[in-house]
Parts: sequence; C-alpha cells; structure tokens
Amino acid sequence: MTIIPDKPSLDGLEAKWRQQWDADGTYRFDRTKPRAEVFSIDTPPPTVSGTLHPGHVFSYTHTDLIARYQRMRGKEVFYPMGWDDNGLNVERRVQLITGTMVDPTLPYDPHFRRPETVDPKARAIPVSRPNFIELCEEVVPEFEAAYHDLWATVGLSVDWDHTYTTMGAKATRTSQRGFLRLVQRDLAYRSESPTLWDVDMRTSVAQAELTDKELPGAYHKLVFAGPNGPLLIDTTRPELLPACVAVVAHPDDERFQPLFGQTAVTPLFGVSVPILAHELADPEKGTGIAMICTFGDTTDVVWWRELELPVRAIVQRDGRLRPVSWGEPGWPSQNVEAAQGSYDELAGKTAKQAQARIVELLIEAEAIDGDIRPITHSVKFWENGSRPLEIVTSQQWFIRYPPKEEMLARGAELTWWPDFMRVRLENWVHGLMGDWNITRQRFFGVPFPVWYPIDTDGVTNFLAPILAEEASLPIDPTTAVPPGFQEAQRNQPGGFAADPDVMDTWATSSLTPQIVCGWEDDPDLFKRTFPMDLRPQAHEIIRTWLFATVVRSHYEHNALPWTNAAISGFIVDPDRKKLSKSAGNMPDDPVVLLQRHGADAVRYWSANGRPGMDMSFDEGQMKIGRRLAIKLLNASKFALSFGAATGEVTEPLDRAMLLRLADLIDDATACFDRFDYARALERTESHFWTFCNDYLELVKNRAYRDDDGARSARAALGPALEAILKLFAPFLPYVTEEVWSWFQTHSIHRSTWPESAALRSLAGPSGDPAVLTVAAEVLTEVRRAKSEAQQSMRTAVERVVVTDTPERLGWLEAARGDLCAAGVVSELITTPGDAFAVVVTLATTE
RNA sequence: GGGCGCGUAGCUCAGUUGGUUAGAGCGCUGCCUUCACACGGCAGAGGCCAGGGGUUCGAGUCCCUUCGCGCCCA
Repeated sequence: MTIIPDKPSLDGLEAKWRQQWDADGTYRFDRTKPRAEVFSIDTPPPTVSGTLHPGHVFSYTHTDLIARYQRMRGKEVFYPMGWDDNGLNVERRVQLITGTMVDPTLPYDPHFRRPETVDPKARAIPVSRPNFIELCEEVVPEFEAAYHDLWATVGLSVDWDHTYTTMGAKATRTSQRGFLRLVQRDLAYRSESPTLWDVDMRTSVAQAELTDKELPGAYHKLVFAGPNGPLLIDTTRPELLPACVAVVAHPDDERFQPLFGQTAVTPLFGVSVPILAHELADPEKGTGIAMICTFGDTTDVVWWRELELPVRAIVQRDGRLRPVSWGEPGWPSQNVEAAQGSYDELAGKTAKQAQARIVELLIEAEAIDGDIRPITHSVKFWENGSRPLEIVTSQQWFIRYPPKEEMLARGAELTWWPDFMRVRLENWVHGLMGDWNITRQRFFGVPFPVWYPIDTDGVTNFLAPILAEEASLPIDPTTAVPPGFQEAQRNQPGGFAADPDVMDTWATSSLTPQIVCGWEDDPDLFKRTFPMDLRPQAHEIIRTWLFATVVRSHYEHNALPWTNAAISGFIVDPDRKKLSKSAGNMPDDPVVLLQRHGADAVRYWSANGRPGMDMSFDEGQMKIGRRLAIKLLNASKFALSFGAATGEVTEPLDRAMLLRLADLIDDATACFDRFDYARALERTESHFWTFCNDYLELVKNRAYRDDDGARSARAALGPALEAILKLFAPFLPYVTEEVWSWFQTHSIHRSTWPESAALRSLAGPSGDPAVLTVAAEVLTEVRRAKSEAQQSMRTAVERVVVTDTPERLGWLEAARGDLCAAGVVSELITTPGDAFAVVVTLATTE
C-alpha cells in the first residue's frame, strides 16, 4: 500500500517517529541473542552538572551512526544510556541552583524545603548533609529529563529501558562491590598521605582532574643561616617557611656540594633544617637551592617521601594556616619565643593573606635579599576550581595502579579509531605518579561501604576497616550498621564509625561496562554483552575515563572492557578555538538548533566530522543537511510515483545505475566497518545527487510510458530507492523512516543493510556502469550549450554530434533513446575519433 | 620543553597504497520556472595544495627542515 503525500514535508517528523519508535520498541534490546550476534556499546554518561551543548550532539550522534549501521547489519545492538549525576560538579550545580551550602555539623531539618527563588548574590543557606542530598535527589532528575528529551529528539537509537545513573542503586552496588573486591585483594588501601586539596570545595582531587593555570607569582630570596654564612633560597611561597623541613640542591651542583649533610637555619622561625641533595632540584631555577615545605607542591611530596623527612604541615583544609605551638614535639626552634611571635601573625590567615604578612615580617628582619621579582608560573588547580590547590595530609582510599607495562599492553591490545589516539593513553601512563586517590570529602556520591572500629578509649582505628557484606549492597554506612554491632554503638567508644567520605566519580564511572552489562547482578546479560564492542568517547577524557575503565576491567576480568575505542574530536569555532562558555564562543543551545534545522540536518552536520577530527561549528552544514533531506522526500516521491514493478531490468541505462549503486554499497559498507561514517555519508550523498540529476533525468521520459522500457525502469527504481534510503538511514533516521513508511510496513531501522549482490544480480551479467557515465557526460554538454545560449533546458536540440572512441560510443548508443528524450534531441550522430567532443546545434527559435 | 594532530578555492572540507589538465558543497556570477523538488535545476569564475630543501621518470601525497594554529603532557 503506497500513500504518498502531495507535498512531502519534514515538519513534525521528529515528534511523529519518536513516538512511534517508542511505542514499537524499535530499539529495544533483545536479550535472547547470543554474544556473537550482539553489538554492545558503552555509552558515555553525560554529566548532569551542566547543559548539553552542540559538541555533545556531535559526538553522541557519531555513536548512534555506528549503532544504527550495526543494527541494520543484523546485530542486536545493546545501546544503553546513563546519566552521571555523581560528583563534585553536580554538587556545585545543585548548590548554585538551590542557593545552599552544606554544613555537615547541622542536624537534619525535616521541614527544610528548596527555596523558591534564589538570589545569586545572597549568601548561601547552610543546610545539613542529609538535607542537601535530598535537594540533589529532587533537582537532578529534572536535569536528566531534559537530557533524555534532547537525545530522543536527536534520534539516538538508545534502549531507554537500560538507562542508569551513576548514583543509582545498581551503579552504587556495582561500585561498592568493585571497591570491596579490590580491598580484599589489597589492590585498594587506606592511607594517610599528602593529597591535592581544593580549599573551596574542601576535598581532595585526583591527578586526572588537575589543570595547570598560568598565574602571576614572585620570587622572594630568603636568607637562611648556612654553615658558612648566609644561604640564599628563592621561593614563590614564603608563607610556607614555617613548614620548611629541609633545603635541597642538585647532587652535581658544585656550589652546594660542600654543604650537603650540614644544616641551615630558617629566618624568623629559627628552625634547623638539613641541607640535602636530590636530582629533582633544578640548578637553573632561582638560586639553585630550594626549600622543602610540607607541602607546597607535588615536588615537595616527592622530596618528603624519598628523603624521609618529617611532616610540619600548616595549611588546613579550609586553606588557612593552623595554630602551632612552637617548642612542642615536631615544632623545634632555636628561639621559641620569636618563632611563636612571628607565627601568631600568620595563624588563621589564608595562604594569600599570610604571604603578604610574612613578607613584611621578613623585610623587617632583613631576611629578604634584594627585590621581590614578579614572575609568571604554572600553578595546579582543580579543573573547575577557583583557587590554587593546596596539599594537605588526610586519610584517603587509594587504588593501586597495575605495573605500567601491563597498562600499556592493554592500550596496545585495544583497537583505536583513529589509531593515533592510542598515544594519548601511553603518554598518560608514562606520566603517572603514585596511586589513584578515589576519596572525596563530599556528600552526594557513592559512599564507601566500610566502618571503622572505635576502641574503648574512643580512638577510631582507620587502619582496620570493617567491610560491608556484598549481599547487603548498596549500603550507606552512615545509616547502616556493620555486622555484629548495634546502632546504639555508632560513634561510641567500643563501637564503630562510618566512613565519612564518598568515592570519586571516576571510581564509579570506570565501571560503566560492569554496570550496564549486569556484572554479578545479571550473569545472563553479562555473558551476552561483555566484553563490549565499542567505547565511544571524547579524547580529553582518555586519561580519566578510558584509562580508569581499562584498569578496573584488567583487575576484575583480566581483559579489556571493550574491543574498540572510537574517539570523537570536538567542536571548534571559526578561529579553531575550543568551544567553551568561558571563551564566550558557545553556539546556540542544541534544542534551538534542532528546532531551526531539524534533527536530520543537525545529524548530517555531525556526521561530517570524521572520527577523531575536530570540526568547526557550522550551521551552513545543517542547512545543506536539511536540503538533502528534502531532496530525499521529493526524489522518493518521484521514484515511487511510477508504481512498483517486478520483473527484468532490460535497459542498459537501468543496469548501469544498479551496478553503480552496488559499488556504492560496497564502498559505504567498507567505510562503516572502519568506523568511517563520514566517508560513507560523503559517498552516499554524492551518489545520490548524481542519481537524481543524471539518472532520474535520463530515465523519466521512458518511465512515464507504458512499455517494456518503462517496466525495466520501474523494476530498477524500486530496489534502487530502497537501497539508497537504507544507506541514508543511519544518518537521516527521520526522513528515511518517513519515506519508508510510504511503501513499507516495518521500520527501516530494523530492516537489513542493502546487499550489493542483489543489485548486481538484478542488473544481470551484461550491464556496464559506463553507459550511465557516458550518457551523463553528453547530457552535460547539451545542457551547457543551452545554458550558454541562455535557453531553457527544455529547448529542442536539432542535432548533437558526438566524437569519441568506439568503445565509449558503444555505451552511448545503449542510452541513445534516454539521452535524446532527456535532452530533447532530434538527431544524435556519433563519429569515432580520438578525443571526446560534442557539438550541439540548438533548434532555431522563432 | 616533550608528544600528537592540523595547515588544499573567500568559507567548510575530500583527496585511500605517490601516476595523466587538484575535487565537492557553501558563497559568488549568469541563465532557466510551474509535468518530484525555486527549501529547485543548468552552467561559469575561483587554487605558486603554508614556506624551503630532498628522494623519484613523476610529490598535495614519502623524507628533512622552517613557520603558523590547536590539543594533551611536563
């Protein structure tokens, strides 16, 4: 049954087909299929901490192109979606939206409600931790609903029945189980150590979340008392002088070799510190000798650890200097009174304030040599933080990294698209330092499923954690009670205390394959989907997400979590700058773009971005995509208007068209198999315009007739149109589904990928694609003649003389009738010759 | 400073293993209307392939080098 609209239109297709696909379960995963028939995709769960921008649409569309192609190739596609609603950034967004801030000392207020209006300038309302978690649980689903709506409009062929959130019960259980397994194997451990710390968010952060920022600073040349007179030491952080535990120079530096092993005395505080040698000391930097403080930067941490120095920490978790009693153990001074006097000027101040004050004190004490020299240097920040990170010591959970060779071997085992992205992982692995800190001193996150015993003296023993039983997961230790204890023993001597922290978001999202595939929870599903086929993601999170996922799977399954990693580029502005809100170059909201151009058009633009390549944001491309979709509507309407016919394809021109289409199918298929959807689209699109402008123009007069020639045309047009629609289906799911529905009953997206062999068979053994090529070339010459004469294309042509090789004239001869009809040519004369030449004589016009 | 990627028509990009006069779309110019489509069709103009050197019968493509841009890591 064929029902073709008079005026086909793209309007409303998104709403219509979204609903239909949903109702039909078009993209529902059939979990009875064996592993060999399944194609499983480990979707990146977008963080709900912000809004989706065109860059997200860009890369998520790429994944959908692959999913749709694989589905049509007969694979049962397992394509779930997740939301990352866990982590610091989400908390920060909820804080901003609700105008609140957590004060963990506050008790739960059952009457607290989300403020109706929020004045961004007003001071944040302090709320208890449980109240804040309630706020998160209220607000976050609103973000998620908006994301879902956008993805569905874009046409992602996701099975929404498998949606997960990184804070949900399933993810929490998986995450906690994965953690417990690592603890049991001693691959995760708790330790007190120096940790990079964001003083505003008051939490530790991991190496993967760092970013460097160039900041103004200044060198201050401090005067220490050395063994043989003053010892000048440059530092950018004079406020850490009270935390100085040693000074250090390069072992080969001849200036300082006589001093190694001796001591120096700090100004103001009179602390005697050893003069040591270490190769990380840069002889070129400053005076060549540096003070080691606990802790000014990560180099300090290395020195402290390798030189086995004591801790003399002064920066607290809020970024202010803690009170210190000089003369007590650990705080020696040659002049306790003076040290205390100086230090009391600093205690309670922020690092910045303390720096200003200590510089004044040093100047008064004539302990700064020369001028303070302003410089610009790179300082470590949390990637979304506003103040430089400090380093504080605290109790943290760490996951040990596997040996670097093992991680590199996994990287080599993985198939990368494009291949050069592998290097990003290798660089990261080579640069790793220390283990993976997975603790965050935050609230809305996956809790650690552990408690600590409190001895009878009331001291908590953090080194003997009580682990939750796996069967009890997911649990929150702040409300659940460990085995063998009563609730009344919480926080009591002889009782227990819950682990107060939550896991880093990557500690959970590194388990997305396990979460979606149902590791341990659903062994049947797991067997059919894991290891997964594809991890699509952006390149800037290779070092975090991809890397961490590989590590966890390596530990848990001794295998890669997936066989392929497809890395998308990102969107840049016309000046090649990365799009970002801070740069002020963010294009319109994706919702607006979808309304303006239509989903197929936005997908078309996305599909032009080759794997791994950055692409500029270009609404012009969306307009072209829209034009293409409209052309598909009209050309399909035309092709279908002649009516279906089965039977032999006898005309050489029709055979040629089918053979060219068969070649295109082979080409596009090979491209898709290499994840090169962009090239598949380019080839398909180019072929389609030729199909419309050359083949359809050549065949239309014959097809309108009622004879064997017309039947041949109709017999060829039907299968050709089907194949073309299918080739476009992954890119333009809406318009292809619409056209398909005019003459088919089921979804095109559950139909099979076109077979070139079928078209070749229909074309028969004697066809030759050159017939169409030569006919089109001559037709172009005829058109040129008319165009140059400024005549209508329907102007009659008295005579066309074609000179060409006998072989090509033979092909032309096979299309003679079609060519003469399309060009309105009365007489076509062919003469053999060396070079292709066409002489067109237009009919004289009255 | 190290690694990776990029630099082709005004713009956005193709150019697969080196092979005849370097391609497409947009934009621009001119022309053509209502029998699929004016959200269309036909045609045209437009390029020292970033610069320099080398290998080769032959280089946009391979090698070296310089310059510029971007990303990542120090």
